[in-house]
Amino acid sequence: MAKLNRDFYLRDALVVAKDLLGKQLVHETQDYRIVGRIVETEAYLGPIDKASHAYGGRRTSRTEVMYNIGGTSYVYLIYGVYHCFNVVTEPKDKASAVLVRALEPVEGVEHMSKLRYGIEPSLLSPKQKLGLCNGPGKLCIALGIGKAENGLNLCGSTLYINDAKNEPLNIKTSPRINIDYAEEYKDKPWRFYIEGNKYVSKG
DNA sequence: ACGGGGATGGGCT
DNA sequence: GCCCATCCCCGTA
Repeated sequence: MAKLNRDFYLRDALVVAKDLLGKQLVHETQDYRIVGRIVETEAYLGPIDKASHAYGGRRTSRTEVMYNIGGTSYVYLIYGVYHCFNVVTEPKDKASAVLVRALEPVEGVEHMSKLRYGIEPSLLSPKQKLGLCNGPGKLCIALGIGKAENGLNLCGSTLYINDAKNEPLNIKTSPRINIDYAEEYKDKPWRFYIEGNKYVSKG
Protein backbone atom coordinates (compact mmCIF):
# COMPACT_ATOMS: atom_id res chain seq x y z
CA MET A 1 0.00 0.00 0.00
CA ALA A 2 1.12 3.53 -0.77
CA LYS A 3 2.62 5.96 1.69
CA LEU A 4 0.21 8.69 2.79
CA ASN A 5 1.16 11.92 1.02
CA ARG A 6 1.30 15.50 2.19
CA ASP A 7 -2.30 16.30 1.29
CA PHE A 8 -3.55 13.66 3.71
CA TYR A 9 -1.98 15.53 6.62
CA LEU A 10 -2.96 19.05 5.55
CA ARG A 11 -6.58 18.53 6.57
CA ASP A 12 -8.39 19.28 9.83
CA ALA A 13 -6.97 17.39 12.82
CA LEU A 14 -10.36 15.82 13.59
CA VAL A 15 -10.60 14.45 10.04
CA VAL A 16 -7.02 13.18 10.08
CA ALA A 17 -7.49 11.58 13.51
CA LYS A 18 -10.47 9.61 12.25
CA ASP A 19 -8.88 8.74 8.89
CA LEU A 20 -5.68 7.47 10.51
CA LEU A 21 -7.60 4.54 11.99
CA GLY A 22 -6.73 1.38 10.10
CA LYS A 23 -3.60 2.92 8.53
CA GLN A 24 -0.16 1.42 9.16
CA LEU A 25 2.58 3.25 11.04
CA VAL A 26 6.03 2.17 9.82
CA HIS A 27 9.43 2.73 11.43
CA GLU A 28 12.36 1.66 9.27
CA THR A 29 15.98 1.77 10.42
CA GLN A 30 19.16 -0.10 9.51
CA ASP A 31 18.30 -2.66 12.17
CA TYR A 32 14.60 -3.26 11.71
CA ARG A 33 11.30 -2.56 10.03
CA ILE A 34 8.39 -2.41 12.44
CA VAL A 35 4.77 -1.89 11.41
CA GLY A 36 1.62 -1.37 13.49
CA ARG A 37 -1.98 -0.73 12.53
CA ILE A 38 -3.40 2.41 14.11
CA VAL A 39 -6.46 1.58 16.22
CA GLU A 40 -6.76 4.63 18.51
CA THR A 41 -6.04 8.37 18.12
CA GLU A 42 -6.77 11.73 19.72
CA ALA A 43 -7.00 15.15 18.05
CA TYR A 44 -5.49 18.28 19.64
CA LEU A 45 -6.76 21.44 18.00
CA GLY A 46 -3.96 23.97 18.38
CA PRO A 47 -4.32 27.38 20.05
CA ILE A 48 -8.03 27.10 20.93
CA ASP A 49 -7.76 23.74 22.70
CA LYS A 50 -6.96 23.91 26.42
CA ALA A 51 -5.63 20.34 26.29
CA SER A 52 -3.12 21.19 23.55
CA HIS A 53 0.53 21.97 24.22
CA ALA A 54 0.04 24.84 21.76
CA TYR A 55 -2.90 26.32 23.69
CA GLY A 56 -3.01 30.09 23.44
CA GLY A 57 -0.40 29.98 20.69
CA ARG A 58 2.32 28.87 23.10
CA ARG A 59 5.62 28.68 21.22
CA THR A 60 8.56 27.12 23.02
CA SER A 61 11.42 24.82 22.08
CA ARG A 62 9.16 21.88 22.85
CA THR A 63 6.11 23.05 20.92
CA GLU A 64 7.99 24.53 17.99
CA VAL A 65 7.58 21.47 15.75
CA MET A 66 3.80 21.69 16.18
CA TYR A 67 3.95 24.86 14.07
CA ASN A 68 5.52 22.96 11.21
CA ILE A 69 3.62 21.80 8.12
CA GLY A 70 1.17 18.89 8.43
CA GLY A 71 2.95 15.57 8.06
CA THR A 72 5.70 16.30 10.59
CA SER A 73 6.27 14.10 13.65
CA TYR A 74 5.91 15.57 17.14
CA VAL A 75 7.47 13.36 19.83
CA TYR A 76 7.66 14.56 23.43
CA LEU A 77 8.68 13.17 26.81
CA ILE A 78 5.88 12.60 29.30
CA TYR A 79 6.27 12.10 33.07
CA GLY A 80 10.01 12.07 32.55
CA VAL A 81 9.76 8.46 31.47
CA TYR A 82 7.81 7.81 28.28
CA HIS A 83 7.50 9.31 24.85
CA CYS A 84 4.31 10.11 22.95
CA PHE A 85 4.09 10.15 19.14
CA ASN A 86 1.97 12.73 17.33
CA VAL A 87 1.33 13.67 13.73
CA VAL A 88 1.22 17.40 13.00
CA THR A 89 -1.80 18.29 10.83
CA GLU A 90 -3.05 21.20 8.70
CA PRO A 91 -0.93 23.84 6.95
CA LYS A 92 2.05 25.44 8.67
CA ASP A 93 1.46 27.44 11.88
CA LYS A 94 -1.92 25.84 12.76
CA ALA A 95 -0.20 23.88 15.55
CA SER A 96 -2.76 21.07 15.49
CA ALA A 97 -1.77 17.45 15.98
CA VAL A 98 -3.04 13.90 16.34
CA LEU A 99 -1.75 11.67 19.14
CA VAL A 100 -1.44 8.02 18.14
CA ARG A 101 -2.59 6.11 21.23
CA ALA A 102 -2.54 2.46 20.23
CA LEU A 103 -1.40 0.05 17.52
CA GLU A 104 -2.12 -3.51 16.55
CA PRO A 105 1.16 -5.32 15.77
CA VAL A 106 1.52 -6.13 12.06
CA GLU A 107 5.18 -6.71 11.20
CA GLY A 108 8.47 -6.97 13.09
CA VAL A 109 6.91 -8.42 16.23
CA GLU A 110 10.28 -9.96 17.13
CA HIS A 111 11.75 -6.45 17.30
CA MET A 112 8.78 -5.05 19.22
CA SER A 113 9.10 -7.83 21.73
CA LYS A 114 12.83 -7.20 22.16
CA LEU A 115 12.37 -3.45 22.57
CA ARG A 116 9.43 -3.75 25.00
CA TYR A 117 10.39 -6.73 27.12
CA GLY A 118 13.87 -7.79 26.00
CA ILE A 119 12.70 -11.29 25.09
CA GLU A 120 11.70 -13.39 22.08
CA PRO A 121 8.02 -13.30 21.01
CA SER A 122 7.66 -17.02 21.76
CA LEU A 123 8.28 -16.26 25.44
CA LEU A 124 5.59 -13.58 25.70
CA SER A 125 2.65 -14.22 28.01
CA PRO A 126 -0.80 -13.56 26.52
CA LYS A 127 -0.94 -10.37 28.57
CA GLN A 128 2.44 -9.21 27.27
CA LYS A 129 1.37 -9.93 23.69
CA LEU A 130 -1.63 -7.63 24.11
CA GLY A 131 0.53 -5.05 25.88
CA LEU A 132 3.14 -4.65 23.14
CA CYS A 133 1.78 -1.34 21.83
CA ASN A 134 -1.70 -0.72 23.28
CA GLY A 135 -0.89 2.71 24.72
CA PRO A 136 0.93 5.88 23.62
CA GLY A 137 4.02 5.24 25.75
CA LYS A 138 4.13 1.54 24.95
CA LEU A 139 3.94 1.99 21.18
CA CYS A 140 6.89 4.38 21.23
CA ILE A 141 8.97 1.77 23.05
CA ALA A 142 7.79 -1.01 20.72
CA LEU A 143 8.63 0.97 17.58
CA GLY A 144 11.85 2.51 18.84
CA ILE A 145 10.43 6.04 18.72
CA GLY A 146 12.21 8.60 20.92
CA LYS A 147 13.37 12.18 20.81
CA ALA A 148 15.53 11.40 17.77
CA GLU A 149 12.27 10.88 15.88
CA ASN A 150 10.93 14.33 16.77
CA GLY A 151 10.43 16.73 13.86
CA LEU A 152 10.79 14.12 11.13
CA ASN A 153 9.07 14.47 7.77
CA LEU A 154 6.45 11.71 7.63
CA CYS A 155 6.57 11.90 3.85
CA GLY A 156 10.18 10.67 4.11
CA SER A 157 11.55 7.16 4.32
CA THR A 158 12.27 6.26 7.97
CA LEU A 159 9.04 7.08 9.79
CA TYR A 160 5.85 7.16 7.74
CA ILE A 161 2.29 5.90 7.47
CA ASN A 162 0.97 3.57 4.78
CA ASP A 163 -2.51 3.60 3.39
CA ALA A 164 -4.63 0.51 3.98
CA LYS A 165 -7.44 -1.38 2.32
CA ASN A 166 -10.69 0.52 2.35
CA GLU A 167 -12.37 -1.80 4.79
CA PRO A 168 -15.43 -0.71 6.75
CA LEU A 169 -14.44 0.22 10.31
CA ASN A 170 -16.71 0.60 13.29
CA ILE A 171 -15.36 3.89 14.65
CA LYS A 172 -16.33 5.17 18.09
CA THR A 173 -15.54 8.48 19.79
CA SER A 174 -15.04 9.41 23.44
CA PRO A 175 -13.50 12.19 25.52
CA ARG A 176 -9.70 12.24 25.51
CA ILE A 177 -7.70 10.46 28.20
CA ASN A 178 -5.99 12.15 31.16
CA ILE A 179 -6.70 15.78 30.35
CA ASP A 180 -8.72 16.68 33.45
CA TYR A 181 -7.03 20.09 33.53
CA ALA A 182 -8.55 21.13 30.18
CA GLU A 183 -11.75 22.64 31.62
CA GLU A 184 -14.47 23.03 28.95
CA TYR A 185 -12.31 21.07 26.49
CA LYS A 186 -11.91 17.99 28.63
CA ASP A 187 -15.21 16.44 27.51
CA LYS A 188 -14.85 17.10 23.78
CA PRO A 189 -15.29 13.76 21.94
CA TRP A 190 -11.97 13.98 20.16
CA ARG A 191 -10.70 10.47 20.85
CA PHE A 192 -11.29 7.94 18.06
CA TYR A 193 -10.91 4.19 18.17
CA ILE A 194 -11.89 1.02 16.35
CA GLU A 195 -14.65 -0.53 18.38
CA GLY A 196 -13.95 -4.06 19.53
CA ASN A 197 -10.27 -4.01 18.62
CA LYS A 198 -8.41 -5.70 21.46
CA TYR A 199 -5.36 -3.42 21.17
CA VAL A 200 -7.26 -0.24 22.06
CA SER A 201 -5.76 1.16 25.27
CA LYS A 202 -7.49 0.76 28.61
CA GLY A 203 -7.21 4.51 29.16
C1' DA B 1 -12.01 -5.21 39.99
C1' DC B 2 -10.41 -1.42 41.88
C1' DG B 3 -7.19 2.29 43.93
C1' DG B 4 -2.76 4.40 45.38
C1' DG B 5 1.85 5.50 44.57
C1' DG B 6 6.53 5.70 42.47
C1' DA B 7 9.62 6.47 38.61
C1' DT B 8 11.86 10.52 36.45
C1' DG B 9 13.00 14.79 33.53
C1' DG B 10 11.82 18.67 30.99
C1' DG B 11 8.78 22.60 30.50
C1' DC B 12 6.92 26.46 32.41
C1' DT B 13 5.60 30.10 36.30
C1' DG C 1 8.71 23.87 42.63
C1' DC C 2 4.82 21.98 40.47
C1' DC C 3 2.67 19.82 36.58
C1' DC C 4 2.24 16.49 33.36
C1' DA C 5 -1.64 13.65 26.32
C1' DT C 6 1.97 7.14 31.10
C1' DC C 7 2.85 2.70 32.85
C1' DC C 8 3.58 -0.83 36.18
C1' DC C 9 3.32 -2.80 40.63
C1' DC C 10 1.42 -3.63 44.81
C1' DG C 11 -2.22 -3.45 48.08
C1' DT C 12 -7.17 -4.65 49.49
C1' DA C 13 -11.60 -7.38 47.92
